[in-house]
Order: sequence, then structure tokens, then C-alpha cells
Amino acid sequence: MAGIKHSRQRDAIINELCSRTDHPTAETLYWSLKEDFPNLSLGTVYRNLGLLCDDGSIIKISVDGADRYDGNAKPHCHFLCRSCKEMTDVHNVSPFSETLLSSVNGEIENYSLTLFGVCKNCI
Amino acid sequence: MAGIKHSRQRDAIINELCSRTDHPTAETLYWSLKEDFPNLSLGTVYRNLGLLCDDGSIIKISVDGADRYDGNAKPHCHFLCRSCKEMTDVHNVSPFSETLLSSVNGEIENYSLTLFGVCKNCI
DNA sequence: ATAATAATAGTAACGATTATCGTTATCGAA
DNA sequence: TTCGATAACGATAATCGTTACTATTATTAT
Repeated sequence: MAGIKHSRQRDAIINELCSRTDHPTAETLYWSLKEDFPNLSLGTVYRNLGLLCDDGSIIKISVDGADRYDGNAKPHCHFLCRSCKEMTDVHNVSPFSETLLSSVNGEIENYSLTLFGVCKNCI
Repeated sequence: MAGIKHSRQRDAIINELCSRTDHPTAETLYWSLKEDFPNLSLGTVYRNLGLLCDDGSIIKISVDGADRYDGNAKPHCHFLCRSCKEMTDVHNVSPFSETLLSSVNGEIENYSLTLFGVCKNCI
């Protein structure tokens, strides 16, 4: 990464995002980091998350409402509970059949698969 | 649908959405309908799309930027070209594997699967 | 036709995100 | 170790997509 400096805020944002298994929004991260950085700016959080997405080291998940971020950049599947809004990872995903992939009129680089429903806690 | 009236605008919005295979945003629909309804309001488009989503007759697709709408409410897969931003349907999607479904800690009601890449035209 | 009421157009308000800008922090080179 | 270049910061304004409000108009059952 040419011309990318370190900063205490940037390192903290990466560290915070990668150390949690929920899929926080920019604002959720912002408030978590406020303790250690009382005058952290929300714009700083957004700017760094954007840069990290650009270089592929994290993932942005577009959902209804505010976007969520995932420190695990390896494509995988998510489950979003419509009751508690908690988003969890789903592992062991090999969802795509040959017939699916062959019916795409282009080159696939990535995917986003989100399952919607109600989690065990909310049933 | 109790208490739902027809209106020329509402019928036109449904008809326009269902007659196209791209996955237009609210604003795209708005401009398409402007010809026939010179003083159509963007709010009217959003309000009707919201109602149609609520009763499950159309689908909202949350992607980067503005949400897209799909007149085909049957869950299926989409392919979004990162170059021309065109979104196309992917048919013949086989259901998810047992291993995937069993690793979800809740009841699945719906899903959203979007493939990202570059379409044949843009390669 | 009339009355009840839902839908509309126009516009203001809102939440999420991005851009701007003056100041501060980082980091390689002197 | 300072210095200078420049990236990153905090604060805040601006933008974008979407929703809410309100007075007026259109729809529908009677």
C-alpha cells in the first residue's frame, strides 16, 4: 500500500473491527472507540473503513439501514435476524452449483449471500 | 389488501416495474414515468414501492448506493456488473446445500444472493 | 351525486455517508 | 533529532437516498 501511514486511530479501528464477531455499523464502531479516543470523529471511522474496503482487507455489507462491516474479508455467508437485527456468520458455505455459475453472463469476482429469518433466541 | 385503492400512478408504477428486466432504482422509475405523468412526485414512487414490498408483491434489493427494485418477487439470484452497474437476473438457482442450511442458527425465511463481477459486454 | 377516505404533489425533514478545510501526526531523509 | 512533505485527523458542512407532513385531488362504495 503506497503512501498509507499508520495512525493510532486507524490501527484501533482495524483492531476493534477484527476482534468482534458481530458486524458493526460505522457508528457502532465509533461509540466503541470513543472510550479510548474521546474526540474521535465519525468521519474518521468512515474514511478508514472505506480505505480498508478499497484495498480488500475488510468487507462492507449493504443491508437495509446502515451498512455493516466485516473484518473477515474471505467471502462467506451471513444470517440476519429480523427481530433482534443481529448478524451472524454462517460457515461451511459452498452454495454455488455449476449450473448457477454457468448461467451468469460474465466473470464472477465476489458475492454477497445474506439469509433472512429469525434466530433461535428470538423464536 | 384492505383499504387499498387503485390510482393511475400506482398502476403505472407496478406496470412499469414488472415490464422491465433491469432492476431500477426508485429514481429511475420516476423518470421513466415522468413522460406519462409530468407532475409525478418521487415520494409517490417511494411510497408505492414500499407498500408493494410490504405485501410481498415486489422485492427491494439493498446494494451500494440506491436500493433497486424487482417486480419478480420469487427469490432468485442477481448479477451486478461493477463496470456498467447493470443488474441481471440469474436463473436456474439450485437451493442451498443441507450443510449450509443446517449451520444456520435460526429459521430462514428468505435470502439475498448477489454475484459481483464484470459482464460479458464490459470485459 | 355524495360522502368518506385513501392517494397525490410538493416540500420539509431525516439519517447515513462523503467532502471540505484548517490543524496535527507520521515518517523518511538530512 | 530535527525537518519537511504529506497523509490523517477533528469539526462541520454538504450531499444523497429516503421518509414524513400537509393541503388538495382522486377513487370508490353508497
